Amino acid sequence: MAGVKNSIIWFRKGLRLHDNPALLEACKDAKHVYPVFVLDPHFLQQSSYKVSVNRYNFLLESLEDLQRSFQARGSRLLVLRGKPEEVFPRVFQEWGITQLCFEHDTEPYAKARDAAVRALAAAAGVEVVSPVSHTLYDTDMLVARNGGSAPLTMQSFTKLVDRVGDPPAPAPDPPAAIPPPAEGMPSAAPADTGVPSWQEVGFKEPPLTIFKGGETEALARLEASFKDPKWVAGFQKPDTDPSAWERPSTTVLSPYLKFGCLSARAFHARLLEVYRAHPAHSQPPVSLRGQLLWRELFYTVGSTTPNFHRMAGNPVCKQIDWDDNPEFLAAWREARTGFPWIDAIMTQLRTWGWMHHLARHSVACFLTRGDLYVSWERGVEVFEEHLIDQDHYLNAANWMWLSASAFFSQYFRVYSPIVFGRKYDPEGRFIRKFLPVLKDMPAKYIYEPWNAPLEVQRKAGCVIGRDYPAPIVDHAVASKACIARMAAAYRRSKGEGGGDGNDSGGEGGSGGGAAAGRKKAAAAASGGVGRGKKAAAAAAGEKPATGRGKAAAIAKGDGAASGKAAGGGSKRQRTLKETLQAAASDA
DNA sequence: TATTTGTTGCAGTG
DNA sequence: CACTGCAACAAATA
Repeated sequence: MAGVKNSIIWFRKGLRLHDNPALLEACKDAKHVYPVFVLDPHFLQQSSYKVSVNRYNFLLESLEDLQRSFQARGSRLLVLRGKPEEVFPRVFQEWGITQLCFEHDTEPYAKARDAAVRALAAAAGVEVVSPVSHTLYDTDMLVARNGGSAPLTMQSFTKLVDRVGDPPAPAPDPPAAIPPPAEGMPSAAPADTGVPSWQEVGFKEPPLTIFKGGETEALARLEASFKDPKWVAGFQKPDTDPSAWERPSTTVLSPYLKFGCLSARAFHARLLEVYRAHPAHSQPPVSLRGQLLWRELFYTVGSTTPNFHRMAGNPVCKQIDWDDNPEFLAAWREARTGFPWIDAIMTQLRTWGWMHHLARHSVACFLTRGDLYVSWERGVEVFEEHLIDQDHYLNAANWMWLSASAFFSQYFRVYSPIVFGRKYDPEGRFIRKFLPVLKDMPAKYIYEPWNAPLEVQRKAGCVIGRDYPAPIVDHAVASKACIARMAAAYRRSKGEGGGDGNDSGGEGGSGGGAAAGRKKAAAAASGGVGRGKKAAAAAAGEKPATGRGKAAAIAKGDGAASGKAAGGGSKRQRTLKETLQAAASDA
């Protein structure tokens, strides 16, 4: 069909040709298609937004891959320099553009940027088409289907998507030939629109990550994982090994999902295929599909919550009295806490820009509620700079989770910076890899080298305090203190009843105490039987159930106290969901 | 209202 | 390896 329009496909995320509905729309009936990426100074080191060379180069590699893909289809990618709001009015006019297509993006910066560009397009008489393809679903639709507010738990989210049904199928591949930009357009001059190198962008140090950007690499990585369908079907996230680095125990598809080199929908569709062939497959939240649902949940909550990346003014975030401790923060950031497991992970972050999910848990818990009691917001900033898979909503959500500020509240479950890693890697291979100064430390001491006799330290060529720092805290002491401070912060937040100024009346801390007393009594009522599976099964006369729960039946059976003691708890705390709804309706 | 459940804690016991 | 105590949270469920 003869082309009748000149269109721009504006790449931002979604750096791929597969499952790209915006690209298909741009190609439809087009005379000239202009594939554009704008190197926005907002995302450069020089601006307030910090980005490591690892992630920036991952972006550049992804653009080079896109460039090759367009060249193979008789076109080329145009990398334009400048702010989108300044670039587009110029090229709209110069290229005679009638349509602008880009993938919908729900991040705060993107929303503002896209609103500005939409206004400029409208002023120039340019039609805008902006389909959803970064997430599985249109997250606004999910919110609407959930009654106007985002779900806040995986359980409720899973129910919601079950009700909504499978996400849309991936879009078909683009045509084998794409009408190229017109000849002789100054702003599209090949000499000025190539993909720059990291040096040209202004970085001084080379990227060190082992992961290469681009759609081609993403699809190859996906295929590599799916070569073993049994592994895919049986995947359970909590069972994967955070210390595996030669062959990571997870897919490492996150950076490709972040930049959209891989379509979440394409990934999801492949998973459903495998699941059909393996009916006994694992389930959300621990399955591979569950990982995509976590991403979806956090995009959904994040995009509807004000100040999601901060504590203040964030209605889902517990307000906690974190310490401002620049020394602790610097030691953590610079991998010199004196805990080899923590410092090795932080070194992996700074060199590779990627760590296993549970490794992130270790260092995040350590920085915040576990040991250092530094705000999760500082952790967000460090991860935001270094992670190649840094993703605005996921980063904030996971930090809130680990710091027990939102989504997760069992703050007394603290990761040990010594024993957690040792469970997976008793020889300390991971530590030896990323902290070579400890490579000759005997396995017995490698997670706590300060306990090695001086003679052993000398022999290993690593004397604590000289070659490697002494631990900055005593974990046993620090974690106890942190738990106590978390308990106090939780009590305060109960007393304040939600903190949006519209609270349902508080009794200033005493409510928390009463509640704690009630719980204690309830625990006592279970008569020390606890939550054991065997005891529960014996009582119920059945095989062990999944949970800790049935002990309660025993408690009832032996006539122990009814768990009603220490009353006074009639006042009910406002739930997170209610707080969020109130915040949403205020807005 | 009471009880159970929640992607991923640890130390101690038998 | 299974279980319990630790000290005890918030949401979902019954």
